[in-house]
Amino acid sequence: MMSTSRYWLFKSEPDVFSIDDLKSVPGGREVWDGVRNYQARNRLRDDVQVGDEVLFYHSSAQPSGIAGIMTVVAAGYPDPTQFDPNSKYHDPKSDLDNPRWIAVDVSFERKFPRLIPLTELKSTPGLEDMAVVQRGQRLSILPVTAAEWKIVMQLAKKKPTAAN
DNA sequence: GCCAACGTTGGC
DNA sequence: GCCAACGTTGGC
Repeated sequence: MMSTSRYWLFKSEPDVFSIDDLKSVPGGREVWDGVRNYQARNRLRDDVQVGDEVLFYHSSAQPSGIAGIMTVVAAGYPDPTQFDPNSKYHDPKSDLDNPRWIAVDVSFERKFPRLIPLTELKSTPGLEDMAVVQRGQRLSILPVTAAEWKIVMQLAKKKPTAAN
């Protein structure tokens, strides 16, 4: 069985698509498309399952960090944007009969009362090995362990401090 | 804007 | 298959 994590972290630049954008979509449900890295694609194709829970991470933001939670509501299927010439994710080398890129559907769960900044994740005991804090980790689809998930849920409840 | 850390491409 | 050049991600 390829099945691994039940928890994930998906990155998105909030200038492009933020957790507030997801929340305001009718039904709170959206296609998670535009993933154009083979390792990340493989995870979407092979490992991400309906019902998996996902941390919504804001990247290239001030500050970057975890903004809330969404749920996977459709497992991997061909990313429609790869065949759309008007999409910035269009891939002319992808073949309809053998699609190269994969999307999943996600549903808004909740927004945290505060954003948990990357700096805080890095300094939190128990998150030392979390994929998103690793140096040079650039994949937009990252696994999260059950233990890490639990710690992040605790952090989400904490009051913001001056450091945030 | 800088730059580290990749990933991809293409010449050979 | 090697590897240099180039492109991208993303924190700072």
